[in-house]
Amino acid sequence: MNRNIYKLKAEVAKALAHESRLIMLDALKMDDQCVCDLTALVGADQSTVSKHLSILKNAGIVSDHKEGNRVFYHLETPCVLQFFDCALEVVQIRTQATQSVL
Amino acid sequence: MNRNIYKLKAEVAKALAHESRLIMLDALKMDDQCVCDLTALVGADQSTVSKHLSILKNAGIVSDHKEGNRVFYHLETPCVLQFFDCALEVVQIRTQATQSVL
DNA sequence: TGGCTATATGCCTATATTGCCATATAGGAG
DNA sequence: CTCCTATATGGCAATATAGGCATATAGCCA
Repeated sequence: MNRNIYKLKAEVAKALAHESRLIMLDALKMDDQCVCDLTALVGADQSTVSKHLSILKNAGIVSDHKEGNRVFYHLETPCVLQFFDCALEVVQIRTQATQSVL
Repeated sequence: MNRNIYKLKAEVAKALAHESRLIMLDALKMDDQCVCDLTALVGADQSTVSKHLSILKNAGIVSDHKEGNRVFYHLETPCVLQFFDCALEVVQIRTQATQSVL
């Protein structure tokens, strides 16, 4: 059992563990987006969004490239989108379990 | 865009965002495991492992049942295992990117 | 009942994450 | 060069997470 690989995978999960970052990844599913558009999308401070994006970039999930004075982010590993479906499944099962208790 | 669903999904990601919890989920892939075995596996304090398990349980990823004086945990949503593969892919791409810089 | 094992929880401290503000940096337009 | 827009970073305060110790709870066995 290689502990280090678990730690690295946990870092990827950590990068996904924020509402704003998931919103941005969902938007990047279709097309590359500039920071300005993503900022408007999540509705937080521009500096906050920039930090979220650097977290995704450091995790290896997105990459960036400049176009003029704007920076566009690109979804580098679309497989993370599979997680969205699984997370939905988890949430739905949890909801059912909660309701059965009531 | 439903913000709440992103928040719920982020909670699932957060539950996955720890080395010890990933190790335990990997072990639960094959069979249900008692807290005692999982404690030995991750090598942390029993109370720490118990807390990690309650995080996975609250997220809806695992369930538990008693057998005698032991509590066994069960992987309720095996789809989270797909995340392992994707995380590995992300890590590998990140490693390649790092190496190309050197 | 008493003692042993297994598990969960409260408490505390250390560390990490988040978010905004202020500011630095860079590119484009005039 | 100057101004404006776009983005990144440093700093700070608030909050969340993690981990161990002590302890409570529960089941089993004698």
